[in-house]
Amino acid sequence: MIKTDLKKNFIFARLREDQLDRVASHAVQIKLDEGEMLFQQNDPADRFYIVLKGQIKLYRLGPSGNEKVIEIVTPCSTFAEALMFLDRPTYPVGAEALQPTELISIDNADFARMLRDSVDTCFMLLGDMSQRLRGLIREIDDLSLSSATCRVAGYLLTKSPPGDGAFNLEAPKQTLASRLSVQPETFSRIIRNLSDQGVLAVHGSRVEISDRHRLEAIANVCGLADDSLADTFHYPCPPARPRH
Amino acid sequence: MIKTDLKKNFIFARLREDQLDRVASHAVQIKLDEGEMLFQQNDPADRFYIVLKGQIKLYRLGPSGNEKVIEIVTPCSTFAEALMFLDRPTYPVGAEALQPTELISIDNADFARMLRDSVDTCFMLLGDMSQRLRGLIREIDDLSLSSATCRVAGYLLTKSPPGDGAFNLEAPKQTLASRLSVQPETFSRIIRNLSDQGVLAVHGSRVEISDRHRLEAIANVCGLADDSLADTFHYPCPPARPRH
DNA sequence: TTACGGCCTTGATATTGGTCAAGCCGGGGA
DNA sequence: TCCCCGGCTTGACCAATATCAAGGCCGTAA
Repeated sequence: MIKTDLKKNFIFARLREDQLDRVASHAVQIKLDEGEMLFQQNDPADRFYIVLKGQIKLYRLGPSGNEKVIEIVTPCSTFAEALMFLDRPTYPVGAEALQPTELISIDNADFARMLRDSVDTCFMLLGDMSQRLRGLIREIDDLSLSSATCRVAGYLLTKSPPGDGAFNLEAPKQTLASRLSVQPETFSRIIRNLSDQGVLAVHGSRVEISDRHRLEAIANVCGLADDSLADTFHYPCPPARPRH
Repeated sequence: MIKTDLKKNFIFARLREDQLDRVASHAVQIKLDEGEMLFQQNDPADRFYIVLKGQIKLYRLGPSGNEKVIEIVTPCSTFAEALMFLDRPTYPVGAEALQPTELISIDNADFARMLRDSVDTCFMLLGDMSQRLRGLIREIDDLSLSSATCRVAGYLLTKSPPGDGAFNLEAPKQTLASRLSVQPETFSRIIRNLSDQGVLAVHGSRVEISDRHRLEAIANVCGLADDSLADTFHYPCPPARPRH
């Protein structure tokens, strides 16, 4: 049931039933296989998306074919909705499934029309976009004030559950490396260093943090104070999270 | 007359007279001397601003006191309006005048109340914020896919008027260097290189581009295609631009 | 089982850009 | 006029990270 799925994202959560019906009636369900592409960078953008299951990788391509992962979108998050208000919008990133993925796609024009009679939802969207802006600014100073090691340390911290938690990396190491703007080799070496220092242990995609304090210290050496690198584009699922 | 000044920014341009009156009645004019601070990073943010004359530098501070300029705001642009929709907003950057500067400050709560009966303006704001998002994404891949030289080359291109134009740097070189995330020394050396190659000539703050094609080539080696680094936060003044 | 192919790791080496230190240049004030 | 100071430039050096090349580890398919 599309309506139920939509409500998982807070943007839709407060819509009246009739508004929701309207949006849902034009919404389209999409299933992607692993590696399948949803759209390419620079495609005209007339729809936006909400992820239900799986993962979507958003990335930019340089002229020489090099790719930089901007974000890994997980279930219950929307993406590309911010483009709706541009003149002749095109996707500034490409989108590709990292796993078999289900999403709902919503027509921009349609959604915009509906928005017109819900200032409340406008305000939610504005809040949503503010947060993304704040996240991107964080990202920028991570890139300019932080070293690669700090970025990796910070990333691992935000992904590790509280407690002495072990967890699985959310994507292949190559992908994470790109997300963090380091080469795969460097990523590998950084992990190695941290292991050698006894801060954590990694086997395959399994990470165990043995000395969280130390890791926090490392993350903060160069980075900004506290929650740097917190999920820029991510609104966590209300209930339990589907995980592989 | 505050209303006239407000209209210079497109966000206010479409407001009805009564709305404009309302906003203007609570707006405050501010004059800053060179070097004077408007607000500091992490101050609670209950107002936003529009620059009338001069320049405002927005920057982030690292723990070790190092500062990274995020943006140089020029006349007719607003800033910090995107924070209005956050829960308990604080400025993610500090703001300081680079020159004697005049601005208008507007109360967030007040503006938000007025917004409630202007879906049109909501939409403008949404558009505004979309652009900023796009700009920041550009910024991020400039930082991660581009070398310092490319960033400088790209920057100079966007600032140079069409034609074979010469122009003045908009701020002290230190400041620009920080804006572009390089050290002043490196900035200096990059300029030197470009001069040696005969691509441009710089005397003081005066820049003359002698070989625009070459410069474009250099900017594009690593950077994304076309208009990378286009003014993230900048909406140009409708008529002639006040320039030093 | 073996062979292939991805992904990851490791080492050696090259580059980029940052850091430190010194000197230069130009403007404003005595 | 001279001096001083801040901003800029230059050089020497160093650290971080990318790049190149090779090899290891699995999982899958023949």
